[in-house]
Amino acid sequence: MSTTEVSEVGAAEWALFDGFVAMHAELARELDRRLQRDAGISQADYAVLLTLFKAPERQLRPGALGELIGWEKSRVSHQLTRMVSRGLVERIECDTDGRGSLVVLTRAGRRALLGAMRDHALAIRALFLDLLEPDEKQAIASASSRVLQRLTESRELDAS
Amino acid sequence: MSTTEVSEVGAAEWALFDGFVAMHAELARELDRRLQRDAGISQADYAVLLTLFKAPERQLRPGALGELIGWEKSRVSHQLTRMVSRGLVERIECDTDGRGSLVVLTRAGRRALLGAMRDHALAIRALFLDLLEPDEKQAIASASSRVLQRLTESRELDAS
DNA sequence: GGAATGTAGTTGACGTGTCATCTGTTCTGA
DNA sequence: TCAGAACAGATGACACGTCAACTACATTCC
Repeated sequence: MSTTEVSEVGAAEWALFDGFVAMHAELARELDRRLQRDAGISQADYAVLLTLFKAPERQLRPGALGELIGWEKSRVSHQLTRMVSRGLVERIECDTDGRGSLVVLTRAGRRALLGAMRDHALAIRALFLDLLEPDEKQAIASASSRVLQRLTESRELDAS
Repeated sequence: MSTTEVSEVGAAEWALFDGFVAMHAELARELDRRLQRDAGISQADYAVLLTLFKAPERQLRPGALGELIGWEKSRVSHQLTRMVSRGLVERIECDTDGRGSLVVLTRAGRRALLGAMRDHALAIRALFLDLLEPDEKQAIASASSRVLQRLTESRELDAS
């Protein structure tokens, strides 16, 4: 019986993982689609615009931006290049550091963000938050932070 | 006080969503990195190889493959093109349908998959499954299927 | 002050994902 | 039987992400 039990436990766990991954994929796809349809921007655009909007002076160094969103520098750089070409943000010179630049929202970027925020928040509620029971929210929150913690440790271990 | 309560509840929920998204992103990145390092393939490659491997005759129509993995046809097609160029799979003619083709594993594809399976499973255990309490597993499983369900309904509604 | 070193950011190559469109086959029904 | 609809898949254009260089400014320390 132990064999059966073990493999059944195993099967349930793989199903859990697959379901979790599939759920995230579909959710992200749908949120992206709606954001694109309603406001003409992507989730990546949204993250950058929102982070800039919340920043003290509505402007950030690329490095700080990456830090806040959790992206590596080259991803930030590529994303900014695309957003500049779409007119959502601008790169300006940085007074205090000759290497760096400052990223600022354009009027169009600000408008796109404001147009997106309400719908995006509603979509996240309707497709995710409102479907969770309180204990599920608790479980997901604590599981997320534990897994994230583990990943960070594992990364630091690798780097050493 | 209700304002405070509402906004606090709101804040906790956004933190939950952000944490969940960040956790998934980091987890997927790390699994990808390890798969790439240990077996020289991506998660996308892995999904295709495994699905082919599990198929009755070790071969599938692109459409059926997409169905099983949950990908749309153009994604399948692009992925297959890349995998063919890397020698992991082959496209052969389909006898029974002049439009279609059949995808089969190459020897290299089979070897890559077998080399990847153990490490990949261990990584998923170590970075995810083993970190979850039983009740968290239960919560994530039921939440995933409920959200997925909702997304499917929403898609069908859109299509109509 | 000047060589070594670190840091901020960009770039190119490549793999991945989506949408719209196109080609060619199969099916269907008058 | 044959015109048109449905279907299987491929393709091009473009957005996104990662890794490995690379540029150029800033620091440090002799």
